[in-house]
Amino acid sequence: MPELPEVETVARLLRPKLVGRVFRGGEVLWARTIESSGPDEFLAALRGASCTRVWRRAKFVVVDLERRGKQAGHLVCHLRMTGRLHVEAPGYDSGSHLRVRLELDDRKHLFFIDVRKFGRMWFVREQRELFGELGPEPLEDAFDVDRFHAALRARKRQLKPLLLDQSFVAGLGNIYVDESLFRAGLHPLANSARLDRAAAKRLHTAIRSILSAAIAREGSSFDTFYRTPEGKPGGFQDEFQVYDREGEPCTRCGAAIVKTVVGQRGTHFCRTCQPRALKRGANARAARST
DNA sequence: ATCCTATCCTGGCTGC
DNA sequence: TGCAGCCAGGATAGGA
Repeated sequence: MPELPEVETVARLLRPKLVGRVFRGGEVLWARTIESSGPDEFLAALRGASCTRVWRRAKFVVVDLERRGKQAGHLVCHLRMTGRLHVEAPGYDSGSHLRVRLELDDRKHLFFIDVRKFGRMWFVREQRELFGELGPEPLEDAFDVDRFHAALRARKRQLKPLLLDQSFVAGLGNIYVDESLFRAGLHPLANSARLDRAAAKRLHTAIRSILSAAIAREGSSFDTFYRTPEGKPGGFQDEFQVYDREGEPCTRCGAAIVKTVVGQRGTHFCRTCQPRALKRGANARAARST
């Protein structure tokens, strides 16, 4: 599913096709795709605006817009599970799941295709209308070990749901959380407040190295959904150590990878390499109370 | 504060 | 073979 590496790939590949282009119009085929307003108002806000920058924040693709040299808001898109963005000629066969089509001034169109209709698009004047609640970008310098450790200690949550929480850290999804926890040797249900600095550092390193490696491979494609804007699958699924590997041997110890449900999400891990944290806190409390 | 459940959707899979 | 039912997933709302 599109998580940070996939969205980063989409933004990078769309960039040369959109920067400098002007939106001429278009059509919305599934109205609920547009979250910021009605479809007509959305299309009107884009018409005549030119694209100055294509980038990513969390799992959002962001297109900065300009009119007569002045900032004119942002086109924002979240792919959710099955969304795809393609810039193609008008005759492009977009299949039966086309939700939005935006016409560009070079005779090409930006197609938003989304099988499950969960993807969303917005036109916003200011970024903070959408991004105000988001946590730090895990690949930026501001995401450092000490702040991460402090943030983990400030909460008392299971690691997996906490890492999926976009207000805690932005851009991680189910795949990269499972892979990061495995790489760090941490159990998905471990309590964030009990992580010592060494564990926090392992997790921090794991998150950053996995995201970087996945971006280098243009993301992960393990089903028919995620494709780059060039129509190609990513390559990082070949490097999965736990995700989608239920019953297969752990690459580190050989034990079978197990799949459970944590926070309503399918969760893959190795019982040997990611042991449940020792309940030292519980034992200490028990000792004090006697 | 944290956790849990339902909701949004469809295609693909399982089981009868 | 046909078909009902379940499942996947990101995000969020509302209740426990």
